[in-house]
Amino acid sequence: MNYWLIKNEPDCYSVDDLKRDKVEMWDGVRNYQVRNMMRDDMKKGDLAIFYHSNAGKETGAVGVMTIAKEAYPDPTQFDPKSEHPDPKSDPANPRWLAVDVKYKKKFKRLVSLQEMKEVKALHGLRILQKGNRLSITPIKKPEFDKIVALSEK
DNA sequence: GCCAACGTTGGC
DNA sequence: GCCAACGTTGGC
Repeated sequence: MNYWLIKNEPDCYSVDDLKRDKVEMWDGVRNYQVRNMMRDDMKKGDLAIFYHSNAGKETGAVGVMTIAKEAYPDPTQFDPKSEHPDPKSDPANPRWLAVDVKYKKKFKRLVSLQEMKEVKALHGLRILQKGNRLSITPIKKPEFDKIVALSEK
C-alpha cells in the first residue's frame, strides 16, 4: 500500500470536479520520473492527497482519492487535438501512461501550503522543497495521516 | 505578471 | 555527450 500526493491546477481540474465525476482518467503526464512511478509503484487501492497548485490563497491539500486503475497507455498522447499530443510516441510501445483515480473525500477545510510548511512532521514532503515540479510524489503513511488529521481540526 | 528552478531539445 | 536555449511549472 503506497501513499501519494497528486497536484493539479484547480482551474484545470479541481477536487470539486472529481467529486462530480467520481472517477477520472488522470492523463497528460509528460514527465519520465512521474511516469516511472505510475508504472512501477502505483497500485490499485493506493491513497492519494489531492493538492491544488497555483491557486493563490487556495493552494494546498483539498481531499483524498484512491487509485482505481493501474497504469495504462494514455490515449491523449496520440490525439492531435489533445493538450499534450506526442507525435514521437509509438502506438506499439506507448511512451506515456495514465491511471484512473476515484473520488474519496473532500476535506472539510483547506490544509494550505503555508500550514504544511509550519508542521514539522511534514517537512519531508517533496512538494515543500524548492523547485519541486513533479505532479505526483510519493509520501509516507504518517505524512498522509497528518494531512488528513489537519483537515479535520 | 514575475522569476527561479528544472526538464527537454537540438546543434555541435 | 556537452551545454545553451527554450518552455513549463508554481509560489509569490
